[in-house]
Amino acid sequence: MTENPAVDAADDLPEQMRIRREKRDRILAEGREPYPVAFPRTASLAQVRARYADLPTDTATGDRVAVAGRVIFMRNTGKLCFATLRDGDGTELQAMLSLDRVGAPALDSWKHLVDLGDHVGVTGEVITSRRGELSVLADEWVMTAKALRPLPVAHKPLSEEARVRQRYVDLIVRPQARDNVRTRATVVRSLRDSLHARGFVEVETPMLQLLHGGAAARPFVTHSNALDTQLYLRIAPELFLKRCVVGGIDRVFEINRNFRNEGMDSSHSPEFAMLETYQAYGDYDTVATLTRELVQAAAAALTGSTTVVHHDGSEVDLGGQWREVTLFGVLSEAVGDQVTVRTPMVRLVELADKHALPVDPKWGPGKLAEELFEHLVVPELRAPTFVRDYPEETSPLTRAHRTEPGLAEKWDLYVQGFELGTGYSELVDPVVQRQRLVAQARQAARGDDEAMPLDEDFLRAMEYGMPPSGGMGMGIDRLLMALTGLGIRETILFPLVRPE
RNA sequence: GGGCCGUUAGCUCAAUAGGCAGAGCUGAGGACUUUUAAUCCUUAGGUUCUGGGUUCGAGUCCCAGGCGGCCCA
Repeated sequence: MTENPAVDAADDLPEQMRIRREKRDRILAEGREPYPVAFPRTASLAQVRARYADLPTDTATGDRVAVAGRVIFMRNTGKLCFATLRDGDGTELQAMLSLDRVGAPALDSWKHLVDLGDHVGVTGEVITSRRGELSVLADEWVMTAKALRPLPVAHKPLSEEARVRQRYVDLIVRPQARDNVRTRATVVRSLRDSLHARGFVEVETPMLQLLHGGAAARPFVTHSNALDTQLYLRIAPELFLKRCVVGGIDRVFEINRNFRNEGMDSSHSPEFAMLETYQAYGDYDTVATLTRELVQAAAAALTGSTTVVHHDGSEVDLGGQWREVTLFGVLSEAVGDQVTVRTPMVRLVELADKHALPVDPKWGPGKLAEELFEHLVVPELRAPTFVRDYPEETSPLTRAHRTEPGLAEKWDLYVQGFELGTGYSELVDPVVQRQRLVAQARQAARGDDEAMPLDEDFLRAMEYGMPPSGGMGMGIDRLLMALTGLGIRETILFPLVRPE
């Protein structure tokens, strides 16, 4: 072999990357390490900031520390150099290197080897500068990790595509991106805390499934070599969580990923995190209360109150009781005429035409009423609103309404014009359940690829007896959007993107 | 799936009517011992997303495709 591909590739690098590689080589040539195994810090940047919070301008403490961080700002003058270091927690602290302290060789190598983005360790005295900036005045410095790629300019926003494709760069340069990661963690922890406090048990159910069910959605398909069989990535955990309730885990929840092989846009991601929970001897009212309390506690975990501040500065109050309406009630208001679950199809089609809503001939009256509701009412639902009592036709796994024939005990929760969660009084009669699922399977056989195949094992479980229960599902990404006003691609750290 | 817009230096963007591809920041060399998006001097850096076409000449016009965004379904 006469060619070395690595060397050829290096020759083709943009100038700035080539120069950074040369600096790395120079560090090695000088007998030092561009990537040392350790740097013995004596304090984090935050600890130094905390300990010397009130140090007056132009003060020398005599205290020596060893600190480390990424260089995010540099200013080199002839005999005095400044650099701002940043820690993983976002704390920044200035390092100063002066000729009389570090000597000419160390100052010179600092100026010629350190770039924006490098990780460095600095040992020296804690002081404040003449401008009052808390600083470490170095006695010595070392490279702790040489960055081979230049950072984007700090003062121009990175393009949205670059943010998503190279989230690690986004995290380095944009404080908001770092905050978003912690915000999500805070919310998810709050959900778990709230559920644990109420006696719910967290479980993990299969993501690889022989049959997909629990929702109407197109699944991702994969293959098991060991079983030589087709598998589906789950579209919902529902059928397994209900098996848990059958087995006696009376209060159960799961926070995990679902996968739906459908469109991607500003509010839909093919993989999305979801909280789903079931409560024996609950119903759609008890899980509505639970949902409100979970969301309000999550808001409080972020802000200390039920008022959240959105990305754009607007405030949204999620406190108090939430508005409750019925689906046909708000739909009647919107069309200016009484509409019920018994309103005939021809009348609904008239209304659809009047409001320029295209009608799919496969839809029944229940589905059409729901579409009218989504078209006419949903965009107006800004404040948190439970929309209750959906047509039985579109809710095959939901218990029939206890007093209103043709309706099911289901609610959808809407916030700021999008669906945040859904709750049910669960259907637990295995005979009715089988009828509904068989009807669904027939639809699947007719080519409706959103319909569910028949899950005999699930029906067998139900035949052992599931107590009356309430169930609820809430999108975690959607919850983050409601609490922060961010787009879905900001709430998900690494959203799916087309290959470069 | 359809329509529109975008794609140019490491990053963010310009480029008149088709006529030498530019700026700021970043980088390199130099000056400066208190900088905070410093200042000053010098300077490097390009497959203009890809592939075809028109033209004496294409970042610019035409065709096809990739990727992204917005709107619609």
